[in-house]
Amino acid sequence: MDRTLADEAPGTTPEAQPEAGAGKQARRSATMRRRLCEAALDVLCEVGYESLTTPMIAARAGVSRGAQTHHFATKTDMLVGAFEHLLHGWDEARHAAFGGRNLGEVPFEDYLRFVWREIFSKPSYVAALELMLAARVDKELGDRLRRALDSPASQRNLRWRQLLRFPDVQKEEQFQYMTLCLLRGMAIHASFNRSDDVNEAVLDAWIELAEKIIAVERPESGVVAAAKERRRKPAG
Amino acid sequence: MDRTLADEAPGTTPEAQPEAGAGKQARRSATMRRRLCEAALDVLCEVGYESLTTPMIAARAGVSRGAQTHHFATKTDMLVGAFEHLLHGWDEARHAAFGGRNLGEVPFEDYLRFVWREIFSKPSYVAALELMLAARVDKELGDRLRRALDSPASQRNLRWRQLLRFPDVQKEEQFQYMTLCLLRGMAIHASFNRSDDVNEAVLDAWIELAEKIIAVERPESGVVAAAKERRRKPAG
DNA sequence: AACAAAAAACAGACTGGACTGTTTGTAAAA
DNA sequence: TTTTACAAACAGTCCAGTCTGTTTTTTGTT
Repeated sequence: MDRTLADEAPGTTPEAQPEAGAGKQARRSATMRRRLCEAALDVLCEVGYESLTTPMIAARAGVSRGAQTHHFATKTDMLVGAFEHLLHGWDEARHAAFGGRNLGEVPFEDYLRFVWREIFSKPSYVAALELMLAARVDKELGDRLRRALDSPASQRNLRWRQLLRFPDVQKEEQFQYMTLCLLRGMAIHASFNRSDDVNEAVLDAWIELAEKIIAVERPESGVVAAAKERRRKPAG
Repeated sequence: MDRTLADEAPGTTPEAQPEAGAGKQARRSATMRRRLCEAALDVLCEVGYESLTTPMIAARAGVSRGAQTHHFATKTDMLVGAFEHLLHGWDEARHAAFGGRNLGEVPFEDYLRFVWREIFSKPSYVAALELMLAARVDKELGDRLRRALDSPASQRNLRWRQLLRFPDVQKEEQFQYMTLCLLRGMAIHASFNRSDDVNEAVLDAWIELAEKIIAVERPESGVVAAAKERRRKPAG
């Protein structure tokens, strides 16, 4: 995951361009931005928000400082870019796992395990948390992160609407929020205590609890039993 | 909360010493350390971990850089000191609220609301989270923070043992851990989204859920009913 | 009890390094 | 030829850790 996405690596001979002509600049620019965002995320994961520097990002991306500052004028620009890139990656992971499937057909358990495995348990999520905590004292960063999260958050609401289908939307959002908080806390714990062993059990416990709640909030027949049956064959 | 704790403020005339003689140095030192830790926490809350500097701390404490480096040779020393100070503050808050009372007599609801109000919802908790996240990439800081948390964590286990009294200790620890994760996630949400409004409702919901779990795990008669009764008169 | 020597508390300057944002310069594309 | 992409150096700032110097306690000795 280093050079694979650099279809326009610096130093490439002019002849090697697969498709020249109009839009070349735009493509080059987009590629470079992506590379920088990815590098920024890598650096953020490796050294943390506190010691992250823009020169590090340029070096990690294998480009000059000039290129970096050209695409992201300030450090905040760079961080917001990295954050958006991360959000985009989550979308892709979700698409890879569930495609266009209606989440109403997806068992809660499967979806929860997916978000834990592919999002919250990753180091990049902890990196995102670092940004969010840093946003507490950096108003500009905070505003921009919140803006970046604006649309994804409302889309998430829609997905959970599909997933849970509580008649009481307020209870549904509360349940969603509780789950989010729990996963966040688990992510921190896994990061700080360097052991993920308890989390699987907690995930199980929450699923069990959640299915009871779902059964109460969404009085359709046999939800719990069906879910318990499905537990034997996790979705691929 | 600035000069009140400085019984030995720099510049005090030598005659004003309330108690001279043996142990004076030790007291002076302890006071200075406390002042520095408090200043470090203040700074951490105000500017965040990333922009916190040791000169800031010295300035905030109203002492020279020399004094600061004398008591805390490295930045990590200072941060660990601040962290321990925070933990100590939590102990004091708990003692102020419950004294030496056996937590078996305290309703879960009261205790949960207490830890949320006095610990997790405070800015200083978010500051602590910043340290814990920074510890991910700073091995020394991490090791020392974990060591500092060692004894407090096991004491917490004992308290929750008293509080919950589940026959199944494993389930109890899982429940404790789940609650901790939830509160952590809520703290982050309150910090990032700058709105605490949902959290009260979530706290209510968790309490309701928790009391059901408690009733199941600890089959004593009338626990839920008693707890529901007590909800009208919160403990002072 | 007095006093000298050692140790601790504190003050402030210095050093070496590194970072952010800017600016000037060059090559490629529009 | 005008704009965009990239390169590299510069300027100003500031920090962590160290070191030297001063004052205040403590300790050991008589």
